[in-house]
Amino acid sequence: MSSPRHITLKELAAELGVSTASVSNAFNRPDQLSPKLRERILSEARRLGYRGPDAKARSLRTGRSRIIAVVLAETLTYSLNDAVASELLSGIAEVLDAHGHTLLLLSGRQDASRVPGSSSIADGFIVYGLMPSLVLLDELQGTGRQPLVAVDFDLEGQPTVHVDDEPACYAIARHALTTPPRRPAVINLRLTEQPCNGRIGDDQALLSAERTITRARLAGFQRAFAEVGIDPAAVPMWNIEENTFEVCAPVIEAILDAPADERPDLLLCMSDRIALTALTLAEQRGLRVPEDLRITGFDGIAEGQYRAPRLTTVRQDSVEKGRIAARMILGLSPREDRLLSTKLIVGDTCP
Amino acid sequence: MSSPRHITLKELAAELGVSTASVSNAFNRPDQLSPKLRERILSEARRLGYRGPDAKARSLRTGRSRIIAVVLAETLTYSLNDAVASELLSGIAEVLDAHGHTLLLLSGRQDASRVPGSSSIADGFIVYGLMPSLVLLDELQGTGRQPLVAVDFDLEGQPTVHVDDEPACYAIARHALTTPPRRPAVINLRLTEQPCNGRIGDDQALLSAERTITRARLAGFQRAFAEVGIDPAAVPMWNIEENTFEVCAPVIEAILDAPADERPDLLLCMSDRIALTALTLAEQRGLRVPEDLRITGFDGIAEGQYRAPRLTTVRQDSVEKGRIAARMILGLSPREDRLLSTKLIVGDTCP
DNA sequence: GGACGGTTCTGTATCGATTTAGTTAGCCTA
DNA sequence: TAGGCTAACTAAATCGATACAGAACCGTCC
Repeated sequence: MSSPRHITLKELAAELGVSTASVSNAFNRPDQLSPKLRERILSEARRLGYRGPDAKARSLRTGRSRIIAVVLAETLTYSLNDAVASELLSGIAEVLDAHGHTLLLLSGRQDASRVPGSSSIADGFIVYGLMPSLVLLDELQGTGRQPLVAVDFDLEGQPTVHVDDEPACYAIARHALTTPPRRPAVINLRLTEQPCNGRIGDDQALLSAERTITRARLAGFQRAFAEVGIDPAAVPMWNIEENTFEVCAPVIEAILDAPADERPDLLLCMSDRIALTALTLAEQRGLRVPEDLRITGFDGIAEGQYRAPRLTTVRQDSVEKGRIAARMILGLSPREDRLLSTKLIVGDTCP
Repeated sequence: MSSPRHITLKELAAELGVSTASVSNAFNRPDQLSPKLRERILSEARRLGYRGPDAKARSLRTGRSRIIAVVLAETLTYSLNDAVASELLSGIAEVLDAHGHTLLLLSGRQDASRVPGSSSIADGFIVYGLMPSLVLLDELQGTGRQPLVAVDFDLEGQPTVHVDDEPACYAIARHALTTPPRRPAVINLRLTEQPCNGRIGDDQALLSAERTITRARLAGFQRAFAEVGIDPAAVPMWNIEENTFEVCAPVIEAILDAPADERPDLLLCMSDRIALTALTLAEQRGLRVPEDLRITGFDGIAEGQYRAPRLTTVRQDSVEKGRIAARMILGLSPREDRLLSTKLIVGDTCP
């Protein structure tokens, strides 16, 4: 099949003997020309296989592409398999879709120079999670041309969408501590400055407080411990670098395989993924949950609620977070910080 | 802070007293100018806050955007929460990332006119699953300008990436039928012409065979039934429209809540999501799996393997499917049909 | 009949880069 | 010293549209 060669708006105009302006208007502003001419143009376009104005040229000329970029702190592969990130993306996609925009996925892990470069094409950026390269953030902010919204971390001078991590973690810890644990433990998610999967020793530096939600979550736990008379510093802590079964499993196995008199009987986990991994591995070892081991999570992902026993956790509405960020970036709602509230879900793993 | 006004390559060139060509070359072809001049240009660019060539203009001029669009048959919200689609996207993202491309997400559910229009910006399309609107497909193919790869369905004249659905389903059904079931049943995924969640009656039209993988899967099951002397037409079938817990649950509840002497003792499900929903609901009802009810799935998603009992299923490597499609679209491997093989996973739900 | 207002249509500058063909400068060689 | 080559740089056309200012047309009203 001989491809009928690519036709442009200009050629179509020439073919019809009208100006390019009219052809453009036929596609973009029906009110600017007579219905008769418009119909003639559109039908000739169909006949010649002209698909409408070229998006590349249009976006150059108008300055807008109807593309919003989401920059994810982790690799795309990781993010796409993470329930929380997926929910966020769902919420974003829902709003963008409804307003005729599309979604460009970028990872903060890729070559920092590429992100701002290759994507000055986007009309705006939603940045999710603290980027490993702060340079990248500077670049993104520096352009100053496209709006930017931060999700789940603070970014000077830009609006942020978060949840109330500290109070939420305080609340779930308080709930868990109403039954005094003999040996509580905390499993953090990306708390340390240097990557670490395992026990957090005294020698490990923690991330600076203002840059991450992890610190806020831990602070909530610790406030609750202090309040019931447990020295927060005495509670053993572990760290997980990546919120996946594969990474969590060995750490949790090490915890559960400790002698019974050293094994924790309460695990406060910073994500449902961690908590569910703990639950699965505990069950495999014949430990009874919650009798032998109580477990709490964070996030409220579906997987934890549609199983037995149901996970005790804090529900954060990541879909809504995405919707809000998307509306802000589209200018449908004011660009200002938003703090969403969370909800304690008392399931079966820590009644 | 007074935004220092947006600067262009041309202005930068004027500022430096060199030609725009040299500035362009400084960014794109270091070998075309002296290191000295290049350094002068780059440092001046830094000083003035010039972030490199504008992506919109560059893509117009060069005709390439380094963006690959993935068109998903379902809504983005749905696809992002579906483990199989997410895996596919992971594989695609992995390859695109490695080759400096980015990923634009489009849904075949949105206004058909918008997809080809708003995204003639993409350098290529990966289309996943049969679009509800065939018009859209025609449009996409019609452009003829950008390459297109189909995943999980056949598209005339375009390369396709699939798995061997029929043999795979034949194999798992044969495995399941080695223990003769008293009352086998099949739960299909999107098999009917008209949307339907529930029992498939004789009155319902099935999708035409060449347009969907569902028919191939069913054919595999049926071949196995026939081979062991069970009349395929006598096996009750249900249909599920959307691969989510929420949609599956009521259908499966209806199946499980039937009187014990009518309740199936073997469920062949067309996805792991369906199978896992059945498993959860069966457990809630105190049914023993596999003693009272045997269940098989399809896909091999992680969730089915990291739980007890482990799901008996067919593993298809969706990540690899994504990688292959992405390589094809980037021209890294030949544009030709690819059939991936699957693997029977004998878990605990149907030993 | 001419001024006026409104609609419809056109000519052309412009968006911000890339790229080809061509110029200039500098060096080597015979 | 002229001729030839290469390296370094530039001028200008081009990618495919949009949008402004203005031209042409048409009917109306005084």
